[in-house]
Amino acid sequence: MSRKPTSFDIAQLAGVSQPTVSRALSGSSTVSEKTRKRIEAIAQQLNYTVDKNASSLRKRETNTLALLFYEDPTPDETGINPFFLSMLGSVVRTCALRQYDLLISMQHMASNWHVEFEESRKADGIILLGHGDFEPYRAKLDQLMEQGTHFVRWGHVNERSLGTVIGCDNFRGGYDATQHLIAHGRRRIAFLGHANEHYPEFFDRYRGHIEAQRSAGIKVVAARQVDAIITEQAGHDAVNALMATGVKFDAIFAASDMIAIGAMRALSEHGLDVPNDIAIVGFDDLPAASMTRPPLTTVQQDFRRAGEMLVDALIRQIRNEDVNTAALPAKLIVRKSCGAH
Amino acid sequence: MSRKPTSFDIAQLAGVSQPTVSRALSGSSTVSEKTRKRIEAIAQQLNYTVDKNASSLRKRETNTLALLFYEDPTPDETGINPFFLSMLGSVVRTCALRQYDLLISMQHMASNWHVEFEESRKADGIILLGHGDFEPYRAKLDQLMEQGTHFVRWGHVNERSLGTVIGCDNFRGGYDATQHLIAHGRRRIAFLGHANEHYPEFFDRYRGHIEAQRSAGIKVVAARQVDAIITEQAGHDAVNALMATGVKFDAIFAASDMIAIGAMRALSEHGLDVPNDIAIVGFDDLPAASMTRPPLTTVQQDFRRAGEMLVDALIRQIRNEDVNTAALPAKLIVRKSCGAH
DNA sequence: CAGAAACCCACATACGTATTCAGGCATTCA
DNA sequence: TGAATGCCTGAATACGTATGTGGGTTTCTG
Repeated sequence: MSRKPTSFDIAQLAGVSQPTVSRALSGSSTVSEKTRKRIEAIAQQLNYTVDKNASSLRKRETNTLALLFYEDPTPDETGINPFFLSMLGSVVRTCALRQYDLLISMQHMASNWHVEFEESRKADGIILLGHGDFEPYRAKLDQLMEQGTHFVRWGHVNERSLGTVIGCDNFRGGYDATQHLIAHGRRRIAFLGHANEHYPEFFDRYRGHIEAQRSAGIKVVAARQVDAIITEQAGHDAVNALMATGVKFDAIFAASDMIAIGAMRALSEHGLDVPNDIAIVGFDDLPAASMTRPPLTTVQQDFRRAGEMLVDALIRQIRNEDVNTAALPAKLIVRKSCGAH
Repeated sequence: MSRKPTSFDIAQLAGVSQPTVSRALSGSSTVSEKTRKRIEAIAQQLNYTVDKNASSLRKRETNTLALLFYEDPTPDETGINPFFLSMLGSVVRTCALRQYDLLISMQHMASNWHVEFEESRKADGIILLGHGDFEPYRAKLDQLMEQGTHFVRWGHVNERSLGTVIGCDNFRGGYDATQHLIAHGRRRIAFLGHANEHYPEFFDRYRGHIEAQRSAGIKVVAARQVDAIITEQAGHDAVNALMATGVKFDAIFAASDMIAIGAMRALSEHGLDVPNDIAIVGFDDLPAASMTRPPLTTVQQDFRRAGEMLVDALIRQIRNEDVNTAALPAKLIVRKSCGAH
């Protein structure tokens, strides 16, 4: 088990100089076909691979992307938001196709990982996956913009967004979900999830939800909205909170599938039947959504496409090509929990 | 937006030499407290960060671990085995605590990613997460051993294992699951999952399953074992295959929760009630297991602990410290699907 | 007060690659 | 045949950091 071979070793064996080896293996056209073949054969035989540190140092680019799970709520929680987890597969695979390596981290707001990261030249750009829109977060984004870091993020898409954002048409998704419930005879629809500007995606879903009711001439009752973050427990608690208020409801639109699943558990504990007593629609179309009993009707976000778009947008940005902020369509997936036949 | 500052820039501003800056920032004791403070202040002010490529090149270590999802079956499938996905959070977090970066990839057998990887000096070691035990896989492991690559893998633990393995006590888990079903009056227990040496983990669960029956004096009927890979669809198909044979069964031990969930779907389609007609126990304790109706009784693998152990074992190996192959305990989690009261 | 020890720091250099520049050789054309 | 043109290749160098070595100054000790 000797030393790892370098381009000098190859050069010596091939009877050429080191630069020629570098050129040959990187496909430069200024090397004759014959010597290239020879060099490639020797490289193959020695199991030579380019030292990426040296290469990156010299080229000043790493061919690596970084993915940051930007979790806010519970720093000691090892769980990653399942929707992001679903997206991960697609991101990993797209990176592989594009010949990029992928570096992953998970930090909370307090850290300045993302600031140090591109600076330390371990990656050419960053994909941010996180929730919420709070001041410390905005400040970090400003800093990233300022230092010229390449980054894209998944989130709320609008014209004033900072940097490049890929997201989903949350308003339309919320509208469709609620309209579907209305079309099947529900009139007292509760909304489970935060509905303020700090949670822009939930807020858009909420606005779509309100708009659908307004279009149908339904009076919106404020008490039917209950705050909830994106966890099963929050959904469970939200239903209990809702029932404690005594307000009547015959359907629930949950801002995420996790919330919906928690809500179903709580409803079941109260002896209520889904969908007969309470119809319910979720959001995300997590893998778990089709496994609940009854299977959950939900709004699908195409996380496969999302992962591709995030990666490709970031790569375009790194290459200084035009990148557009974009919203993917949201698609209602009708299963059983909504009571549609 | 000028050039990224280097240690030379800091040195010039501080009126010292570049090596002194390097030593000061890396906490060497040969730098006086006073100049260290001065250097740190300037570095802070310029937002200086060490160039990791240069550093890694010089130090010949990257402070980075690589995680490889080694998926065999469907190359075009973006989905990652949910159990591994659950482990990921723990791995990511542990890496952060240990001050290591984490690089992620997903390849199928054909690739020689892992061989090139450590060679190219992007990581100091590799964590392998994958299934199956086939010749090409063993060959890759041999190659890794031979070239002295540091790696650990999640999988089947036994004395002949190649390299360091962290796994779960699959035999005991299988034994406990089946014994539990027997204790609640079931006698005709089907096993859903591959039961041969190419799937060592499933095979151990199967052997535990058989042993539990033998201990209870139950005759084992071969037809009650049906092959299935670790997907929901496979579980669904397996139940159909089982019923097509006409063999009677009053319980199912599924080699994974995904299989169990698919099985429950199929049973439901056949109008069978869980647990009254058929009791069922899964394996893994995925997040989804508690969300099914009825909630799934299953054997828990502690993926939180697993992630920690994988990372720590790899780091120890990189430091040339002793590392032991280890099996984590498997713990039966009783919910509703098994019919226990 | 001389010598030794301790303490700081600068100089030189290596890590392995990619790229600029210049030059050698063969080919072609006048 | 001499010069011009192309085609390959080698020499030199930079990327930014970490570390072995040696020299200078201060402090301590007898």
